[in-house]
Amino acid sequence: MAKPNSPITEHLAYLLAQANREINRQLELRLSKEGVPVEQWRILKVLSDGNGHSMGELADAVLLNHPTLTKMIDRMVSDTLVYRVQDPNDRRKVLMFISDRGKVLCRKLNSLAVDQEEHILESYGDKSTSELKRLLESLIDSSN
Amino acid sequence: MAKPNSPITEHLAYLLAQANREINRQLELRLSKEGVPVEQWRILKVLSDGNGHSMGELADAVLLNHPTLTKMIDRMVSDTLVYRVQDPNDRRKVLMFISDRGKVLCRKLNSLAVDQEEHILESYGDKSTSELKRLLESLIDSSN
DNA sequence: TTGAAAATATTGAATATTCAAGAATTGAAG
DNA sequence: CTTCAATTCTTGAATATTCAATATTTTCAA
Repeated sequence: MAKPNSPITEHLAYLLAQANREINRQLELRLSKEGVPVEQWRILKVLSDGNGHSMGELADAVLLNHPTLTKMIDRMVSDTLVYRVQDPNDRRKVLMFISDRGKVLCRKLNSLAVDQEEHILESYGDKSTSELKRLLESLIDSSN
Repeated sequence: MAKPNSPITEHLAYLLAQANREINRQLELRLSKEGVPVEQWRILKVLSDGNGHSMGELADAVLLNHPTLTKMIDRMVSDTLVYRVQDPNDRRKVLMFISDRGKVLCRKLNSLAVDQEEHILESYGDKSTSELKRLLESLIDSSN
């Protein structure tokens, strides 16, 4: 298995990249109805618990590195979707919160995202989907 | 399943992005020993069948869009890893070939990549790995 | 208590990617 | 045969991402 000359399509890293690209493309397409990139939806979704989340926490959760997140948050602050508050307990930190406008948008985005998941369930099957999710979670766990 | 308020970590799109990021990061780390980005390894690997591949074909195979590929190929041509030949049968097309230097590099990269796959097999298990690959292939199929 | 090291976030320059437009060639309808 | 639309690749400008350096605050050892 995974011999030096095996075609690239047999490598796990490639299959993951390919599947991710395809599913992400579909999601992008849906979210573009609201003019929002996937990363911004992730940010809103994480913040929609109403709690403050530090930039570092957020960066981990939404799979962006710090400088990229900072700049994306700048845009979202301009759009009044989120706002910054300095953490009173550790003034190095900045806590991010979702605004009311952000909440409204997040609800719309959630429904677009759920549409996609349902579409996947239809064409790919209930069983395969949950099995795939399980395996992915366990791969992520075993990689830490 | 996939209710509007489910946490982002339950979305297939997110799990795929997370797994892909992690595995890709590991692969990057290995390939950086030769100073080569993952995409260049993919390009070399596809070309290493010795046949000419058009830019469009390549772009599909290595998951890059056309302008990005063109610029990456420019760099690889400078490094004499690959070279361009105009397709005599359809002069709109450019056929890409791997050079001898490219072949040598590709062999080294293959072995680094195989190291990674073996490392995954160890920590994640033989059975899970092949099952995950199967499911990913079938997800990709069902998305077309 | 002080001072050095670590943690956190941002900035600016360098780099890479994408979008829209362009150039060249082919295909195909009239 | 000619012309117009489609295909293929590249280019340049706009945009986004990353790397390295900076500023601020906290931690902790001496």
